[in-house]
Amino acid sequence: MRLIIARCSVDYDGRLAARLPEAVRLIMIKADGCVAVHADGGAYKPLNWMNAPNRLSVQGEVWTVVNPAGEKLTITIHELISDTDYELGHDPGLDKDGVEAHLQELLAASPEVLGAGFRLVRREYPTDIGPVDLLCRDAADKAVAVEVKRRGEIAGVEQLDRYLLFLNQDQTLAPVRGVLAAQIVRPQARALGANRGIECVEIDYDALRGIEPDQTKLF
Amino acid sequence: MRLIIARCSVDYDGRLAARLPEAVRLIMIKADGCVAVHADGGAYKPLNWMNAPNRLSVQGEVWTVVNPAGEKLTITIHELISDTDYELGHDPGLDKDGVEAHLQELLAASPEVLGAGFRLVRREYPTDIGPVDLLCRDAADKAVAVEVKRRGEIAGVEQLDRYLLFLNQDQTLAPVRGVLAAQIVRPQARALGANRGIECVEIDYDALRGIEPDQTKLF
DNA sequence: GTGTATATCTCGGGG
DNA sequence: CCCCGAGGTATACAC
Repeated sequence: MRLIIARCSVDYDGRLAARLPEAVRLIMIKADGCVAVHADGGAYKPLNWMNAPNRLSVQGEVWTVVNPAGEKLTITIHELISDTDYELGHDPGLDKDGVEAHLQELLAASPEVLGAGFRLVRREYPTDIGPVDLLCRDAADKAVAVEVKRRGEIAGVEQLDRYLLFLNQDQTLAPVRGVLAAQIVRPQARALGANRGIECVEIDYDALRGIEPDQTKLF
Repeated sequence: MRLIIARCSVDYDGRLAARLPEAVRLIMIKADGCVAVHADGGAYKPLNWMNAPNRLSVQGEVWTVVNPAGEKLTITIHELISDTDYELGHDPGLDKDGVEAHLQELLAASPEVLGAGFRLVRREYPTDIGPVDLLCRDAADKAVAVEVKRRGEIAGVEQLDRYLLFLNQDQTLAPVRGVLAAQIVRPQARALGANRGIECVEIDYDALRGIEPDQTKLF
């Protein structure tokens, strides 16, 4: 990883046009070739960047980065303050926990928390416009499509509504009702859901973890 | 801006739990206090981070960053390879061009590219669920709601459909039809639009720029 | 502050 | 390769 501190100005010309006036910034060049220009603030997002793959060419104080899509980043170095290079080696990467996929797993293992007598038919039930997270049958053996979200918002209700449109065209399933399951359900999602006949259920992730059968963290 | 190269392991515990095994990485600490841990690849996004505002406390080799929401980032330094600090000063920031706002401006100035005889009623026409980008009247003096997007996708059709639901409840406007205007219209958006009676129009941004009346770049 | 829409979104998975 | 969906989305802007 090459780290450059320099007084520079930067132009990006690609999906949009953007220009950075002259100032002192960090230019980070990673081993895969991606370039990022950082100011001393503004969260982790760089002011300007160019992802790999790309080609960096240096002509004196003007550095040009172009990618196969024809996007161009032009960095003009007015004053080079520091230029260092480090060998970082391969990174083992990030282990994540708590995302939607895990919530879906837990609900698949314990569908009864979605409603009394719920049984799982299958996960990722396919439709023409994409897979439904869970397909269940309720206590009365009626089909229920379940959309799992970390946060239940309007978009989740719309998505489930589109799935129901297709599922209800299948005579072996219809009528299919919908349940949006989320750790937090926004009032707007609940309102739109009520309007569309979609039930919104808040799920206690930690409690659900506790009742999981093949629990790994017993201690 | 403080730049640290170190062999470290990192734990994040907050909205989710994530763990980075021991490896050599860049730790970037900006003037506003935000912390980012970068590997030598993977675009500009750090492996782990904590945005400002937060509080960094150092106890030997264990660095802890906590924010007001109770999220915690724990960095354990196994080997410090480099630790430098630079004064970057204030950044003048980025000038952007080509985003949706500009496209909306241009269309407001030249509504006829949306359809023959189109006239602008107003921009950001308010409804109970948010403002419609443009409200126009067509050659037959019928109301037309226009949603402007850089890329026309399903979500844009859904959004416009919600607006139309509300606009058509206003007897002084109804019937209102909808037009989705975008630089590129995805086939799925066009299909859903056809189903909902919403027309999708592709806009040539560069051409539209050329016909803008108060053009600044005449040379 | 909450809610809504955007982003050069980024990133990963499936066809 | 594109399409689609999720994100610790982040960020700006209106109410």
